[in-house]
Amino acid sequence: MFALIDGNNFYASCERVFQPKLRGKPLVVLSNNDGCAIARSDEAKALGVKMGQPIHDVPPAIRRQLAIRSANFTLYGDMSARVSAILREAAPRIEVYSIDESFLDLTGIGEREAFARELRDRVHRWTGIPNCVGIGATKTLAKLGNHVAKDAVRKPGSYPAQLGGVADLAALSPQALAKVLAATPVGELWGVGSRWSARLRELGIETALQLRDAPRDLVLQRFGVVLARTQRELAGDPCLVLDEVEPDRQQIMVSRSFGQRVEDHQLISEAFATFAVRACEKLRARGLVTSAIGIFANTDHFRAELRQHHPQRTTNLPRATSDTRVVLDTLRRMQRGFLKDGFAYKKAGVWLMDLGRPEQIQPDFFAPSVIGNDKLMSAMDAINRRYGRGTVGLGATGWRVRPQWAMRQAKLSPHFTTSLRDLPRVRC
DNA sequence: TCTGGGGTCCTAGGACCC
DNA sequence: TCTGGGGTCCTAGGACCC
Repeated sequence: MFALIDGNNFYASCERVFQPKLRGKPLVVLSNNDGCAIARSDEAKALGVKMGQPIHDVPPAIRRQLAIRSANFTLYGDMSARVSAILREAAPRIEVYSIDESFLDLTGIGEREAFARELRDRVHRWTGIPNCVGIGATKTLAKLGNHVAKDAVRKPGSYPAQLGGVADLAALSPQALAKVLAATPVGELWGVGSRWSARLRELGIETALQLRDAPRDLVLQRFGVVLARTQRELAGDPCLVLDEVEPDRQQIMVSRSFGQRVEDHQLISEAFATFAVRACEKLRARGLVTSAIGIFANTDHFRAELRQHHPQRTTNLPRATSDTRVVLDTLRRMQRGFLKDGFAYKKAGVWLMDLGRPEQIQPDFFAPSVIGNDKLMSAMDAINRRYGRGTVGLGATGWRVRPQWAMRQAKLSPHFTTSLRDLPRVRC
């Protein structure tokens, strides 16, 4: 038996915790570079702002009514950690599925609904993040339950009873569950995206109920094992387990769109270095080493009239490393002849591949299998953790206060929970 | 003028092995 | 007339997730 607990409009709710004036207002959080809406309060949804919609596509009359914030992932990540800490204390087995969602194993818990409601209240009281809980015999059904619970909060009466943000599908009769499934368009299910839902509709499968009851060999044959699993999960047959331990990453990517188009190769090379430094920090935080490096750059593909170039290059390292200097050195060689003159670049990125645990790397008889200076890197990481990111670094990043490629973040709120300078002030 | 970032898994086909 | 069987690895493309 699974529960899924999910923060409502998570990023928007994080902003509201420390900015009470945003409560009750239509609020939109934008993607990096202040591009698209990636979170919307209920009020903003009611105004018709769509998920992923470029903010400049929102009609000015609507836009004027919106409170807008730039993405503040430092804040959201920290709030997320607070929520998971509460969940971990409450439930013996938990899988943190994303920044705003966790699955819980409810096996052995008798009063499921009471438990869920208590947990939901506690998370809200202790963190300020409103949330909903869905319960089901499988992960897919728990996800659907969460969906139902959110609907029930928004539109009371749409679900058998007003359940205060908790929906236990496992407590429903088969007929009542069928009713819920019949009311769910197939595209709203976890694991069914826009492509598959279009293809399913062509086959006359429009609701979750129709998918559950469709011929299994048809689903397997036309869509493969992934959708076949979803189908079985809908029928209450668990195919997905609780993944308590997060598996090691296979790759780490750091990429950004630039705040403006950039032609200067030196500046872009500094951007590459900056991204590589960040990627290596993430790598070390996970205790991994990398054996391959990739870089890419893109011109502005939204401007078809401009000359386009999107080069990409990968290199294998002779020895695995987590030392930023080794990566930067490789990066410098990879960049020879990489960019072309006369092109204006809009986005670039670095990714680290073939990641592994240093102790699991196949050793070399004649040379160390992992190279770099761990102590130096640990010291740098410790200083930056203690005194803030970028306190010590490497010259290749250009060390500029506000480089030309820096992303736009015009409406960034303070780092309320992670920076002493940004601590909220209380006046009385 | 403006249009995000970061991941995973599955499948099919080709190369290659014994 | 005959022309095996079984396997791994790699890559590209396509789907999904938040």
